[in-house]
Amino acid sequence: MQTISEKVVGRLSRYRTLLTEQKDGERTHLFSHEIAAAMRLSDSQVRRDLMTIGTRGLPSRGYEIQGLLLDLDQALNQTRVHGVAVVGAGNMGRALIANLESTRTNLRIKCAFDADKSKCNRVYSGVKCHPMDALETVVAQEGITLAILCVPAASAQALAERLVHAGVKGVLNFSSQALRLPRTIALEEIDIGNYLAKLAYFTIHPSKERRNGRHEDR
Amino acid sequence: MQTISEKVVGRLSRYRTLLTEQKDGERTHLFSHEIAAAMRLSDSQVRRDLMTIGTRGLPSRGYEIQGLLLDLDQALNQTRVHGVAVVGAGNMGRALIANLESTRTNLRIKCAFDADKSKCNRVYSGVKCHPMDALETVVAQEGITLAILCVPAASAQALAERLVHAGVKGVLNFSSQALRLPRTIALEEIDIGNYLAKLAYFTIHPSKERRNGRHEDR
DNA sequence: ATAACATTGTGAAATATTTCACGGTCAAAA
DNA sequence: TTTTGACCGTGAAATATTTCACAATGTTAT
Repeated sequence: MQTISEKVVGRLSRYRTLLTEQKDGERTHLFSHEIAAAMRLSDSQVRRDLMTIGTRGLPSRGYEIQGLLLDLDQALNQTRVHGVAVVGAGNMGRALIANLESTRTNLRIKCAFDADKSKCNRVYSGVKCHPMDALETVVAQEGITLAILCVPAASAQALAERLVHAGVKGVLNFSSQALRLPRTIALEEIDIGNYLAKLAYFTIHPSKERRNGRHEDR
Repeated sequence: MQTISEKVVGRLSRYRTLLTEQKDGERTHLFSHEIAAAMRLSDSQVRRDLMTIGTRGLPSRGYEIQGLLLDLDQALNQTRVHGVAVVGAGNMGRALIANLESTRTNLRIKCAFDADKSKCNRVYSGVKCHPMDALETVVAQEGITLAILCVPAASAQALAERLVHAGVKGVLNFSSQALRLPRTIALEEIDIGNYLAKLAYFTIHPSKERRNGRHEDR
């Protein structure tokens, strides 16, 4: 199977979220322009994306929600299960644990870690918090492949390296410290300051108007 | 001045973060390939980006950190000050307030809001939490232009609309509910599930062109 | 049954983004 | 002073992504 570009994967994942929200509504189908409007995209882009994963819709009906969800799951490898560890159980870490009771059945938060002894061996939203010393052992035991890093900037790089050494294949970095990791490790940096800076910029320089909705043929 | 593309703005903002971290080191200059390596980009891309904001480097010296920071600030409108409100003072909201002691002098968290009366009129990390009823009044009074939304999915859309109505121009959405807002409002969605899904995908399908793993939407 | 019509699927065109590649420049070494 | 070499700036080429545009097709109204 061909590998899908990062941009498309990101959108597919968001389609999935959108459909899950719709799932129990009265609609069984959605049109490309409806999905597009909800996500600030063009209808042709939605159709193109769904084309790349081989989903088919019907004229005058659109795309069947259940079937589309199945195709998305397959394309995104929602079938393979990933163990996730939350490293750092401060406010941020605990919030993530609590919020990620996800619709994604392939992502499972298995454990948390914290350097603060008073947080260790407690259970937050059903997830046990281990001492940082136990990182290597527990990661191996639980078969963790993904880690969410939300620790102070100063300890982020060292912990990331320990995680990679322990076998983690992907890191979601919430600390404000940018990480340097081998190219083979998938890495996503979420720096709130950067997001706000982008917002601030586009608040002043309106971004290009997107052509949405329906187009007239001919 | 020409408007810069979203992708470039995102990278400029990250250059800025990187430089700020370096600021008090012994280096006064950085080479394009050093910046590139730290961010998983190519050196020519860094040079191209800096070219678009008119910064000049010197052969055998690179880019002067202080000067570059100034140029970045100018390009990103770091001169205009934005008031930021955090809506929802749960674990996530409080973590964001605490972590955003930013190097960005133009972003200032002015206030927080929460529906829970027990959180109201308390001060978290120097930021006062107001009752949700006061949203319109305080947003107007403080001249808030950006909002960070971290409330339960169920109330996200309604609150976002209230914020926009009260005059907010940009929304950073942490709730897992995708928002529908007018095109004129800048909007960034941060859905942790989506990020993890992307990580999971690229853990399995390594991609050559994936030098940067960044928040590129749309 | 048929017409009218909105919507899909998709080559092809248009844009946008990234990389290449090389002349010009600065600093340090000879 | 001259040479050497690493690095910058940038037009042009290469890629990647998005949009256009329209034939094909399922649905609904008549």
